[in-house]
Amino acid sequence: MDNSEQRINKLIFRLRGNGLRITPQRLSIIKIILGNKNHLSVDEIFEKVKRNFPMIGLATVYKTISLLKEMGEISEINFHNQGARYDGSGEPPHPHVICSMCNTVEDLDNLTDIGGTYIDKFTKKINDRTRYQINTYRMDFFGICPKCQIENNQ
Amino acid sequence: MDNSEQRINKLIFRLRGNGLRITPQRLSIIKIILGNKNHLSVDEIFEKVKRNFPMIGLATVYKTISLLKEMGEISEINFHNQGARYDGSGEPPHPHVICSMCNTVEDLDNLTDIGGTYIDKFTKKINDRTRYQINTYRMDFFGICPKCQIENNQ
DNA sequence: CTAAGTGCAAAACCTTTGCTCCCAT
DNA sequence: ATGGGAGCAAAGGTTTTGCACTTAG
Repeated sequence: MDNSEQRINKLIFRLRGNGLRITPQRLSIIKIILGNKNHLSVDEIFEKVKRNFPMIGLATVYKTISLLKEMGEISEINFHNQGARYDGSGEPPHPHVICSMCNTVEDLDNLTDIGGTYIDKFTKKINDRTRYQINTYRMDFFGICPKCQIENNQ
Repeated sequence: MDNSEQRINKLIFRLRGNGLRITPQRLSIIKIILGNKNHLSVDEIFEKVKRNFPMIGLATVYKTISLLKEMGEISEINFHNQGARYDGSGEPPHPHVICSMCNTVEDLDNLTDIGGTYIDKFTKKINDRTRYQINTYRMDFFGICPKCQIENNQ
């Protein structure tokens, strides 16, 4: 049983515990988002579920995403004038690198020596100085990915 | 002549240089955004311009914002399911603190000992490791501002 | 003069909502 | 059997677009 399968089982338990139902559609959406390394857009999720449930409606996808957000299972990455993307890794917030040409989103959790602990300290300092109660952050670096650099001779 | 007045004059020069015109509406929008410490929403900008130009249309505001973005004079802060806000400070990108209740956006440039140079180093490291050409970033910390904490007894 | 900009309305998106029928529990 | 969920369509909010008229240069 891999990691994501474990998470999914726990999630099913949590859902049932709250009187929520595990419909085939819902389960499919959950598996798609939690089992995916990429940061999918609503449309990409929609297209993937459609393979199993050709009749599924966008609203169902949105409702399930909403639910997963509320339960803290996924996090949202917002762009200007573009649909949101979702990170189903289940990890705490972490920096992303985003390609401005193809909109790929990559995680940066491997840079632990510069991320991780440092960001915690940073957050704490901000708490102290601004008197805000900081509870989350987003940290996204924008640029051109290697692939797009080559394709555009940059 | 204060700082923002200087910036506006330079901008007017740049615009004229590109065959673009300085209409009263455009100038008003520019002054509102560049001369404002806050991070205004499109609607706030719209309302402010209306004081001088009651007949102005939202499209004009959007078109001017678009122009200023392209010229790199302002930067955009995006939210989920909410209009964007604009930072007309003309400063390089910097971290923000955002209240999740009232959506106020505050700059964090004063925390130079933890921001500034560090972020440059961070960016450089990301360039090296990911082979991306990073050219900008966003770094936003979300939480509850002191005012909202009081108003909600938190 | 004349091309660029304005204002208006319509369109384009993304996301949410309402509602009826259906099905997981 | 019963309340939560699916699917559909309509509505909502933000941003863009098209176009005739106006105006800065």
